[in-house]
Amino acid sequence: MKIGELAKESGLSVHTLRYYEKQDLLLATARSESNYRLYDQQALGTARFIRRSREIGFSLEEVAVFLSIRADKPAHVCAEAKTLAENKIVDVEQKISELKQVLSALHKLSDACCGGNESAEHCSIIDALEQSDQEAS
Amino acid sequence: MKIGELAKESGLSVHTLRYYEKQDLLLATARSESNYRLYDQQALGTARFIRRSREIGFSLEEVAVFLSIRADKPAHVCAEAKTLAENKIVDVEQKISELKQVLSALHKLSDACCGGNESAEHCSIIDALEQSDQEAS
DNA sequence: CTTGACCCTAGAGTCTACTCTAAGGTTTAA
DNA sequence: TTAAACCTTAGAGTAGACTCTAGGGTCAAG
Ligand SMILES: [Zn+2]
Ligand SMILES: [Zn+2]
Ligand SMILES: [Zn+2]
Ligand SMILES: [Zn+2]
Repeated sequence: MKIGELAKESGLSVHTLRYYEKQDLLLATARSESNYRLYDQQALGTARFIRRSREIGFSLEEVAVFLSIRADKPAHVCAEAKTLAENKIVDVEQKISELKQVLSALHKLSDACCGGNESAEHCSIIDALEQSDQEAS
Repeated sequence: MKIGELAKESGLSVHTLRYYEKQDLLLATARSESNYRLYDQQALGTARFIRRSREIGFSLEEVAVFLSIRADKPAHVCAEAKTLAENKIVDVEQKISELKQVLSALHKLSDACCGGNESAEHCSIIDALEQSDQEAS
């Protein structure tokens, strides 16, 4: 199949597929006489594998590692894959906890403000942002 | 005070302060004979205001809105500030919920894998990434 | 034989918020 | 006087993952 069909089947854009090729993540199976990229079912499998890995939150760099494991499983061990996943879990948990802090700060701001159509001279949001460094811990 | 002192007092870097000036967020109060940027206490207040807003998660674009409210409070109403905060809350909640989904997907992957030093031929992580589109809902 | 839907390349642009560099001028203290 | 520690500018670089453009071939249908 040509790149357009692969795009449709895999849920990735044509541009993205070419980008992945440049990044050595997904090479075309062959080229037609007119130099069109041609892909087989295995390439479709790989494209989907990449998409799914990305959806789960892995970076392209991490996806590359998964692809190399996948390409030669006997040469790799479970620990490699699991380590990637566990590190990612730590990252994501970290990000979530940062965002939760942000969220609670935002709620404090928002709750204190009347949100009405009166002048902002008394606005507690602006006031709160003003007092730079005296947090109650 | 000069930019280096403002940087120290505000907790922002000299580079960042100049960047903010380029973005019209924080102009120097004056220039010395030798063309050095000079700042007064009010500028320090503004610098801290920006830093604090950034820490809470607002973008520079949003900070610019807060600054314009702050610069002329009588011309603005609480609703403007509160709307920004509320929209941000929605954004952050959205992001958190996405990350939670990602996290649960990662846990599923990670928990299923033995993580041992055996060949990855049976690795459930690679297998799970393989089956592109048949999620149990 | 032309139109439209494909495909190709190399390379630039996007986003956000910095961060740094090069090449210089100024101030301060020893 | 000289060295350190400041300051200036314009502009480039960084991250990550695309996304798009210009300028061109190719292919099937009517
Ligand atoms: Zn109010
Ligand atoms: Zn208010
Ligand atoms: Zn295993
Ligand atoms: Zn495994």
